[in-house]
Amino acid sequence: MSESTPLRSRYHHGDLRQALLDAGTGLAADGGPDAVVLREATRRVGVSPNAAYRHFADREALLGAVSDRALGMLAEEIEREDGRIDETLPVGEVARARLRAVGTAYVRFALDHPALFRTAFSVPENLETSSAPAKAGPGGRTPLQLLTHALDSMVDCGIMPVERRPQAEFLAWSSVHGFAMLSIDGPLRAVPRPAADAVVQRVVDMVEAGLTA
Amino acid sequence: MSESTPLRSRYHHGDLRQALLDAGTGLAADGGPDAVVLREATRRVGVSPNAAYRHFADREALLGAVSDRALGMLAEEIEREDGRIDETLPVGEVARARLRAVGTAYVRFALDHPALFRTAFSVPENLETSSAPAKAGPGGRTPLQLLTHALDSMVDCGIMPVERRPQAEFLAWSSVHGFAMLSIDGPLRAVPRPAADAVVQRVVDMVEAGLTA
DNA sequence: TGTACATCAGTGAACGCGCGTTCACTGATGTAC
DNA sequence: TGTACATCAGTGAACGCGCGTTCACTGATGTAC
Repeated sequence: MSESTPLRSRYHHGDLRQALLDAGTGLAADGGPDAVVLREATRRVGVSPNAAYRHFADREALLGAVSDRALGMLAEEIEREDGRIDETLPVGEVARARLRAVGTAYVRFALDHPALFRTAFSVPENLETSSAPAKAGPGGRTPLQLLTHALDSMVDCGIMPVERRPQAEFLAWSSVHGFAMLSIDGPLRAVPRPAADAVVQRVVDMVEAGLTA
Repeated sequence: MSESTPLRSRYHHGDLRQALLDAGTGLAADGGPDAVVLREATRRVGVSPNAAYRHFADREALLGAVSDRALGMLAEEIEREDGRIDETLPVGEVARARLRAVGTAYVRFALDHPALFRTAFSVPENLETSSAPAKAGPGGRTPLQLLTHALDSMVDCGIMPVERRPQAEFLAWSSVHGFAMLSIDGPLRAVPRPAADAVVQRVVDMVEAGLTA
């Protein structure tokens, strides 16, 4: 912000790509996808606007990278929740908990970081790109892959009938994603957090019931 | 488009507000909320840019009106599906069919008019504004009110336990809304229509099972 | 160890764009008498 | 039925804005010899 303190001393930045990505992520966290403005990102890093073109083809490429990173952060939130599961429980319980962890962490991330969540889903995707490594968390899995893993383990331990497995990702994902969307910008926007958390549990219950026998 | 044919002969337009709303809706249908550009709407109507300010406070007001209308169109789609229900069936079956009609028509509208659907949900809402008359279809009900009605009739005829009724709107809505979102811009984007329709049915099945006993 | 030079990463100035919005204005309309 | 006039609905020209992007350029770096 202050022009008196240069943000950078050396002529060469060192890792400008990463710095622009950080700045872009900050912009997205404050104002969503539209706030990811190339010039503003360079300004924050203390570099001339066109320097960005050494590292990103254009504004869209920067936004894409920010979106990927937001999905990675979402994956990280899920991984964290997943890590809290007591693995000594019966396998069936662990599998159930895994599914619930995905749903709970997903919505929590959306409510905690609404603009970032919106940015994560502002770039059109498809099934292949949803598994791209750039969208993974520290554990190396994307949100979709974490969900797939949870469902697979439900089938493995026998609490989910095999014939329901195909496309089950989208039944689960739809419910949780929709709830997040309605809570962020939709009619549930003004609902206080504890009430929202309670409804999330019911959404997850419904999904679990719908997928198990 | 062609400048040789004036879109309007009289100095006074007659119903410029309506005309701008029509034009804005056309823009939204093609390009989503960002495409609702005030100048372009006036251009299409054949009027000077500032004429719009007689009828809308600013660009945001126009977008809000377009969004309301899109929700009204969504309501209309639901009403239409609702009208196809065979009322001579047992009340329980009618109630079930009503809920399914809401979900099916909701997603169909989203898939048929993705940009319009996106526009409908681009303006932040809350529970009160979701029942505003401007968002209603020809039948006078907003999408939320139609859903509420369906759920109420499920309770009335006894197929849904009263204790599950509170907040049930959001369980149902979340699933269907999420599916629509994932199908439009998300990972399900490339899924062919028949496959998508099949998954919608399973989403609706899941919701129905989750709400009934 | 020193130096020439190719390569890479940045700068500075400028561009066109199309938007939303405001200003002071004029043409059309309808109502009072 | 005719006319004066207030009111409403449009016009025309202009504004500033900040963006993304391109151009020709220079400073720093590292490698070959």
